[in-house]
Amino acid sequence: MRFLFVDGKSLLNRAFYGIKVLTTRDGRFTNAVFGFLKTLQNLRDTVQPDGIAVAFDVHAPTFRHKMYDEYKAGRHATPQELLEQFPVAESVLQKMGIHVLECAGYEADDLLGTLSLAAEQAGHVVYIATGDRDAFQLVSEKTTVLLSATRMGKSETEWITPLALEEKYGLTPSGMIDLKALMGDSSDHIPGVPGIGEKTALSLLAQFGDLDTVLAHADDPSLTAGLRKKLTEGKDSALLSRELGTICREAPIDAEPTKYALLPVDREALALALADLEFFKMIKEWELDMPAAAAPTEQLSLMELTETTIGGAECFDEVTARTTADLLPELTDGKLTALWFALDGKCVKLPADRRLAEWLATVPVRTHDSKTLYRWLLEEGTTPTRATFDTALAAYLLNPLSSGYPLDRLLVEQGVSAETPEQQIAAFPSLCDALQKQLTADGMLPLLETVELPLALVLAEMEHRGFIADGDGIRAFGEQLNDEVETLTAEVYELVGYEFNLNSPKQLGKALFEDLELPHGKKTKTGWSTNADVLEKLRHDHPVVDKLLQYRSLAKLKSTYCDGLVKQIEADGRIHSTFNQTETRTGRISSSEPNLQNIPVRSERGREMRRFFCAADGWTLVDADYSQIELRVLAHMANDENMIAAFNSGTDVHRVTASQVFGVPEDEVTSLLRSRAKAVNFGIVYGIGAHSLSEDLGVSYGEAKQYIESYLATYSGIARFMDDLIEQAKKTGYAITMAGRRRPLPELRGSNAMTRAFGERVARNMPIQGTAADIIKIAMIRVSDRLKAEGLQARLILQVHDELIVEAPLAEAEQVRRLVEEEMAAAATMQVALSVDAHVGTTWYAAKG
DNA sequence: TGACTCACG
DNA sequence: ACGTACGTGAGTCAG
Repeated sequence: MRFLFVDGKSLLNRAFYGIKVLTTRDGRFTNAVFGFLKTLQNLRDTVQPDGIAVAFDVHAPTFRHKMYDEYKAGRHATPQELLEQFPVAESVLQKMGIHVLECAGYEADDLLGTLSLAAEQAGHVVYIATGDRDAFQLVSEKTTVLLSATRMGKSETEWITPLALEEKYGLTPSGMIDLKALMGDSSDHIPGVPGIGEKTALSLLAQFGDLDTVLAHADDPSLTAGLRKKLTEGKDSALLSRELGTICREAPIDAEPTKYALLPVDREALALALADLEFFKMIKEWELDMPAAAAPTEQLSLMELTETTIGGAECFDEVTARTTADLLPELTDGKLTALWFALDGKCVKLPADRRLAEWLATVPVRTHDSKTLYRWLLEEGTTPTRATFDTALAAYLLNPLSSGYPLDRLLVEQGVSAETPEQQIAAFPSLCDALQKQLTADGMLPLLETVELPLALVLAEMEHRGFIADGDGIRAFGEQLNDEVETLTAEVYELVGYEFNLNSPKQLGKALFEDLELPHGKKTKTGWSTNADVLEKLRHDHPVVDKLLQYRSLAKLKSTYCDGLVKQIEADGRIHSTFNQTETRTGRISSSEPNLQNIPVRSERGREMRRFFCAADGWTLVDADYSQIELRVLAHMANDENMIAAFNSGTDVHRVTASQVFGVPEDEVTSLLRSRAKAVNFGIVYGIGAHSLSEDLGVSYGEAKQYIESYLATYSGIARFMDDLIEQAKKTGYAITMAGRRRPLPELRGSNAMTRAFGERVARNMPIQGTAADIIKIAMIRVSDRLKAEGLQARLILQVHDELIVEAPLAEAEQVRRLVEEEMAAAATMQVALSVDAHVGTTWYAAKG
């Protein structure tokens, strides 16, 4: 028979650190269990064991002391997020018919050693799965160690046989014990011989064979004097270490292997447990029945499919006889090629042709990812009607933290496994109903209906229209940059003394900090940091630093903006960026392929890029941006009298802040004081810390701390508001905007102080950033609607978080400018008015004011 | 693929 | 004792 003995703690540990955070909707951590079960399943598939036992350490009463010892020894104490997953894993294992084994006073290793020895002696084949190299000593002709690692969410297994040990270390299994006895293992409190590391230990064992022989030859003349001394003095320590490092093989457990034969799986309880953990995909993979009761909502009722029809005139007539539709697009190579319709009792597939588009554009539909449908309708030259439901948008609102919202995943989360379009169509109507119900329960249905659904059409129109880019101009600019980049590269090589890859932080770090011996910056992770902050401080230490900073900025302009953008210009001379509506955790939209939301502006040289973004002949651009929208939102939400008054006084808000925080009359606020006040205003929105503020301002930590205290004393409403936000987030588990948009905050329950601090900063920032995002989304819809209502040709083409850009015929320019200003300002009514600046110009550069 | 760097709000 | 602002996307290197 074949047996698989598993070190549960070790594998859970590996999974925990190898898989990104994963929590259930109600905030329980599940990533370790998930990775563990995946690994275990892999192992079962490859090993095909007749029996399995998973061993765990027992946390004896001395547990707390052990934790403390680990802490003192510089070892990670096992975090709460992992600890809470152990009992969960054990409970799932039991339902899988797998034996769980624990024995007070013995570690998992000892149980594995005992079991494997007994099984070997009974003539069985043994596999030991662990993430820990300590188990190598258990390897024998009959026992293979499967060393498991979890990397990038995937589990990998290395097979350790006596031959593999010989090849890898040149050692026998018992040699592994001797190795550890010599080199020690700080994480296991095994001292080894002080001064001897892995290299020396291996060479000693290679020379003498085993520990006893090594120690017997402690005086061997072939060894250096230092080594002889270490060995002589460390002899007792080595012998003790060998004892400590030897896995016990006679733990007081029932070691009869046949007792660990697989038990029948309790399929129902297992499915229930997995559903509770929200491992819906796993339920499917393991071919279990989806438990109806355990799904987040009641089981979706599936449309009963009597037939599936593809194409055909009759079908077309049947579909278009209706006044509404539930439909799913079929994409081939990103192109919409067909549409699947849900008709009661029937599933109909129609090719995506012009006739269908013309009908579809007239009816309100429910679909998944309405923007894709709109894009197609626009390309067909029709004017789409707004969808009444969009499952992707709904799912995004319900949980903006997901990595994506593919339909099959949404269905699986609702307890339905649907792979074919027919199956998905059958479940789609009730998926809409279920999500709508959840949104209603969370108070977000109005947000979906009045903001996200209409916005999707606006975004589709923006993508469809695109932004004209002057390709020739960009290429010429790129050539110019290229010359300068080459010159700078040569100058850097000259100053450093040799050539290397300037784009490699690693090589650059070596050049600067090793070869030029510049005071190596402060930050390190995989090496020395060479970022702009660090280089800025070294500017006066060596002339090469300045060249490097110039190189960096120009190389960035060249590669990301010139080369990158030119590639994206389409045949119509325009760039059609994608606006992602389900991407950010705060409710903002993002832009990609290319990202038009990070076109340079802060440096003059970079700002030049904006000259290449222009309006068509006879047209112009209207660029309007909110001034300090986030700070205004904060003032309103916090109901802070002073901040509200500061804005309503009409004077520059940073100046007023400086005056109040630093206690000087407004007309005596220097530009230095103003810029400090501005930094604090920004910092407050981000969930400030004194350390970062001091870095930002170049003042001492104490001074920065004082600024913050003084600020919060001046604006006590803001101080109170921030405290409330955190308290509220802790209570409810999420942060929320004025429009009711939510962001779950599992970080607040983390055991790590830094994680929690991060959660608190997010709890303070998200409602502000998210409310500003809500407002500009509303503004976009209002602007778009009104342009159409007034019969104007002008259309929105870009949004950059607090800025809207409209392309308008020259004749409409002034009317549009006023219209955009009005609608943006009217998008929200607060105690602080929204202030909008709008300008007209034929290029983005010119229109930016 | 992740780490680093840097562009924007 | 440690390492920080919040939110994005793209290009590059290195394993």
